[in-house]
Amino acid sequence: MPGARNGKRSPPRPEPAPSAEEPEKRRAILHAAVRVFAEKGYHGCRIADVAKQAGVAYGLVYHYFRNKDELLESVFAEQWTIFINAIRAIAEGPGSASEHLASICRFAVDVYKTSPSAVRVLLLEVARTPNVLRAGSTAQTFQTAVALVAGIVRRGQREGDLRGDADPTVAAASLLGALELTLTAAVVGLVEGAREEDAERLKAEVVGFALHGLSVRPRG
Amino acid sequence: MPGARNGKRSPPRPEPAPSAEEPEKRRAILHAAVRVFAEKGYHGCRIADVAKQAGVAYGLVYHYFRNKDELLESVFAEQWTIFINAIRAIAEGPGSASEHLASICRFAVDVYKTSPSAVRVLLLEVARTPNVLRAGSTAQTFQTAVALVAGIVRRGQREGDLRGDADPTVAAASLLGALELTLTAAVVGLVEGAREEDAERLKAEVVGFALHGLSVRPRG
Amino acid sequence: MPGARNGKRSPPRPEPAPSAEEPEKRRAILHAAVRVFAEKGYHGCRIADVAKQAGVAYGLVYHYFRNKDELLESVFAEQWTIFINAIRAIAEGPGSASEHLASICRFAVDVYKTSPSAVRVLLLEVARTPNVLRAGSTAQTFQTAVALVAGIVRRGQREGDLRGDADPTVAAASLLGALELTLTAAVVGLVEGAREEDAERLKAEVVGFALHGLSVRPRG
Amino acid sequence: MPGARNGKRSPPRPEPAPSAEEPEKRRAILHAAVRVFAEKGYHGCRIADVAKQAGVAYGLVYHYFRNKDELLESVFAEQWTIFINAIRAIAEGPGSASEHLASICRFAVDVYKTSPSAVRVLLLEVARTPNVLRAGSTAQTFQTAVALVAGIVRRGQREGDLRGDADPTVAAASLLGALELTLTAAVVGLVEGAREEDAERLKAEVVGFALHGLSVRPRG
DNA sequence: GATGAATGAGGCTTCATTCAT
DNA sequence: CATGAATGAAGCCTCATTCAT
Repeated sequence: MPGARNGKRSPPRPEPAPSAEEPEKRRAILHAAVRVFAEKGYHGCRIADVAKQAGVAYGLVYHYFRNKDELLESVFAEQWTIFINAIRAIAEGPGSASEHLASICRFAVDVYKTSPSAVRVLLLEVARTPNVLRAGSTAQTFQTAVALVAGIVRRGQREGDLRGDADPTVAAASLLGALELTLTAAVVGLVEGAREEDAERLKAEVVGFALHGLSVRPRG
Repeated sequence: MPGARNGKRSPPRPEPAPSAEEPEKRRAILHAAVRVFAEKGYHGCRIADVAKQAGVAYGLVYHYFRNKDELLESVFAEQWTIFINAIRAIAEGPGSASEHLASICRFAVDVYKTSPSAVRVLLLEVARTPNVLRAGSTAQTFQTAVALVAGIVRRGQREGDLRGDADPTVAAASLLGALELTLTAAVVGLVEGAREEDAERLKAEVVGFALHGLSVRPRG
Repeated sequence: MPGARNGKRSPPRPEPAPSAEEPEKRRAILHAAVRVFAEKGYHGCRIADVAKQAGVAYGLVYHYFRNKDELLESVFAEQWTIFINAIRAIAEGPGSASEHLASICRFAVDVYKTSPSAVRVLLLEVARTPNVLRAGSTAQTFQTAVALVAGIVRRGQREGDLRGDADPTVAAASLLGALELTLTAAVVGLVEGAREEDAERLKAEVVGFALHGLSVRPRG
Repeated sequence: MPGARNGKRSPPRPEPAPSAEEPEKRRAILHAAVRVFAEKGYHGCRIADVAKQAGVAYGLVYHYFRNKDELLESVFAEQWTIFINAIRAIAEGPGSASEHLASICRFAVDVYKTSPSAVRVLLLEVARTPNVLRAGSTAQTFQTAVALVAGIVRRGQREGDLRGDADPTVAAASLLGALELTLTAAVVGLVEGAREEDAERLKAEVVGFALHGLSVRPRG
């Protein structure tokens, strides 16, 4: 889950501080959960699988997490935190709003290239989980991401960089959605995206779509 | 799940022919499945819930469907069929590619307004389902939808209506993705979308995003 | 669990009406639960054991009872109902208060002779269960039993049959307690109580204790 | 768990000698076990709870006790030892058998007033424990208590103080049973017993019941 | 002695599926 | 067609016990 390295801008490593406190095995469990979760989805993800994948005993999962929901909530939170930190770092960095949006797209594709499972969790499982989860912190984190992107859009509109007649929130959702389904298509195999050059192409495509749309004619 | 009625174009009713054969209760079960499925997701959707929701006896579900997977596969198929038929009808109708894409967006938003649960199933459940399903006809149907939209894009490119440098498949995925997450945001409440005028605004926003992107500057 | 047949008075069969509604297997489960519960106590009583003992499938227990607590609560309720109905029948029958108390003692010993496990459940598990249960209907039923006996005592006091200076509630608790621990001693083997003549002796002993105490001297 | 201080006779402090050897934390664990055990019963009593209640580390419990059974067996033994020592001291002291029985009742009520949880353990948990325990020293200790009281009764019969036609063992069980359920009723709240004067009343009631029974008429 | 992380068997509960009526 | 009782495998969670530090 490295930062993007794409010749334009390289967002900082946005990993949550691996607090010296955090036990190694807790982290192992969390990582394992990401993989299993990504592969089987929320309900298909069995604690036994996670434990096995993490190489720890069944019971240890419950030493560190109250129950399955809390574990998966943690997975969500962590993944979103990484993504949100990246967005925030990008937003606070130099460059125009357009460039920021482009960087976000590139970052997402880069992360996908490195650890597709993380992206699957990040993008495919949101809002697809039982209400318990949706009611929790996950929903808020999701909204935070949208809000951050919307903030960038708003700034771009103020600075004359982006279309002023677009609703920032809808725009943010649209951009993230385009990103998501494109990556989904890659995950599913509809689109090539694994090789280095494919990834570069994907980035360009999504950025192009988000910034310029499909029409050849200027709006008006 | 009526066609859109939006002053521009009204796609035909794309419901699968309610073959005189189909028993009323089978249909009731299918409808109930859509609702429950949409509300609880694949694994959260219990046969008992569907039966209760449909107002039929437990065992009857197994009279009409071999098992849970087949039931949900049917739900998918039916929903996608409706959507695909609509896309196909639009694609075969008069108008430029741009107009077709716009119509597709409007149709989706209209359907969402009428039966959000159908949209949830349609859009949110695709990638979450166990592999059994993904390997089945569902995946193909999903790909069919993408392919149809990609076809429209391709035609638009030939006719000089749409940007020629865009990958049609990625473009199709992006458009559907933007559509999806915008509606998701509406479902989740991030964006207003329930009232008539909100729906109209959503349509315009998504269409604008898909056709013109966010940038004020023409690409070049 | 027949009525007593002891030459003095024969209380009516106080079984709860075997409502034509009640499924046979539900009853089988309940009976099995009594036995297993009595043998292993609340926590030692595994659902699997009950199911096996009842000769039904594991899951059927959950068809008829929401969960383990509800099952055991039902066991309690049923047992207490039987006992309370007997007490009530005795209390409403002819005879002095002293005779009623004696009948209650005899009834208890008789039931014990017939189905010791029922008595174990009835007497040994009360107030020894997790708070969930104690908070439930069980506690109230227990109090009902005490109250009924206290009522008999009160009447005896009015009619000059029983000591007027005794607190009816404490007296009722004492009587039931003497009954309980005597039967417990029988259950545990401290006291002979299985054979017919042993049972008769037990009855006489307890009745004697409850009515006349141990002292040779009249209280003064 | 002090001796009774009730104006009539004050049994000696029957605590087991706190051998200078016994580590302070071992004692803390034992005391904590009494409380937790009393509150939750055998199976509801988790080692973790005991450790927390005692304010010691999880593993330390296993440093002092081989396993859960041994811990609880120790609790039982200690509690019974206290009670049995008290009975023995009373039995060996001066006074008639009637007075001895009365003293035992008063002692029990006094202990209850001071530490209800100890009484709960003492009285309520005997017959509920898994067979392992019942087979162990606990059962014997319980029988010892009954035997001691029965011995007092026997002496009273020899000395013409108590009814000669009563079975000493049944009488002992009855007396202890009356005591138990009366205190249970107090624990459960059916009867007032917390205040000083309530306790005094309880004592008088139970003693009256045990010695004179409920009947106004002399037996015969 | 003292700590608490680590282990894993055991029990409760759910729910897809079958089947007799 | 329709019903719902019956089945049992599968997964979550607890908690006694061990062990390295």
